[in-house]
Amino acid sequence: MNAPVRKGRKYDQVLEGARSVFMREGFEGASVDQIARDAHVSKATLYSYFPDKQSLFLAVITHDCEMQARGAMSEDIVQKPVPEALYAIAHSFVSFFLTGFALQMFRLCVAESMRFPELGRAFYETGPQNAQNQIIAYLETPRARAELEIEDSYVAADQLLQMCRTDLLLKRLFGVVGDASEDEIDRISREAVATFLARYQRRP
Amino acid sequence: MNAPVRKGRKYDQVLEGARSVFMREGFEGASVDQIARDAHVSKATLYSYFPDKQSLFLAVITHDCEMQARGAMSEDIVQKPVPEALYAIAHSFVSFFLTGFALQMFRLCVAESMRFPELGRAFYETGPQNAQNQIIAYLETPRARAELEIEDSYVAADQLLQMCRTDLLLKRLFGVVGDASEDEIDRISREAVATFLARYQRRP
DNA sequence: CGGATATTAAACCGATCGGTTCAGTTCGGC
DNA sequence: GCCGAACTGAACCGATCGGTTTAATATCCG
Repeated sequence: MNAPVRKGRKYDQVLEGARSVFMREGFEGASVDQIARDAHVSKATLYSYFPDKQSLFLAVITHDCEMQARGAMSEDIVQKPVPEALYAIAHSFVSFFLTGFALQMFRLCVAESMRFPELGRAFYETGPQNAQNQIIAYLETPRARAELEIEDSYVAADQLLQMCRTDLLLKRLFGVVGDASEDEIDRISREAVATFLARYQRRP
Repeated sequence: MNAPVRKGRKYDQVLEGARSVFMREGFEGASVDQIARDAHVSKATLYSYFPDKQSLFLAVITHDCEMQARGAMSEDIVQKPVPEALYAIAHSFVSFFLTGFALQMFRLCVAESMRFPELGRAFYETGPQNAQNQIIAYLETPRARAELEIEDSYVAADQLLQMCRTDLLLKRLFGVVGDASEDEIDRISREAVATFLARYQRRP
């Protein structure tokens, strides 16, 4: 479906040019002429790699979805005391969600997922679902289990993650405010962990 | 900017036709020819009401943003015991966020807010900010204050709201699952309130 | 270097785009 | 009924769209 016809010498240039234009203009707004110009290739070259605009779009954007997936939680974090580990986890998610890359990926995938269902799925699986699974894995480590009392780690992970996606994220998404400060990210992370622990920490 | 040139006999038809096409296709994907057809008016009529496609889009969509704003919290809710009131509030937000209208408004505004900054602002103010303010107003009622201990009602309201916007909402947004069941909505609401109260309820 | 492959620029195609024009028709109010 | 306002359908405009073609040129590898 989104497989290239072939890969030639300028394949990476095409991907890069396409990414830049699609991320800025969306699918409908991006013209193939503009993509070819930005990629510094001829349109014929572009069409020698991809059968059509849709295939190019899906190839580029689903690849970018995969860039957002994270590997396993680092051993450093797992070894920290639970409140500190949770803070580090929250902080890293809050920070990531507020990056230009994450914001624009989210916008683009929200906009296009009805027209390209496989994109919606790819985004969800490499993004939200992957994040969820990371936290669930952490919550099920022996250390976390010793200090937390959780009946349903899916719900707990979901809540923690959602408290990392705050009003500030919505403001950024809709262009109401500019860049976030470290103070804001720190505050959101601390408050998320505080509420999380209020519910799930074992009582002595 | 998005003020109509004039309002004639078929003005409402134009708004309705435009809404339907813009909501389905987005700004770039919607053609003026298609809008005129759906509205059962001639293109000339349409252009006699609005100077251009952008103006029509902004008029229609910012008006729809205003449809999502809510009035003050009902007196019934305010009179309930706090846990029950919070549950009713959470439940109504979870339900609303999962409606077809809210989902499609969110998608469209996310997609177009960079190109139309005033739309991003209108959406944020009539949507997320308005919801936030509703909850803050509730949290500051005498009854809620008597039972909750909250240092910062903005943060508390933000967290409650975010726990109403769960993984399920993301799944719906990206088209990964179908309609939500009442059980799911109920579960999300209960869990959100449980976590909220774990942190903010006064200890006896 | 030579040959095969990759790429190019320019032109093309049919279709659609947002916006404009206009003679004719319809509608509503007096 | 009359008249002015509103609306129409069809055609138009210049521009752009995604995709195609082709002779010429550039690149790479043995």
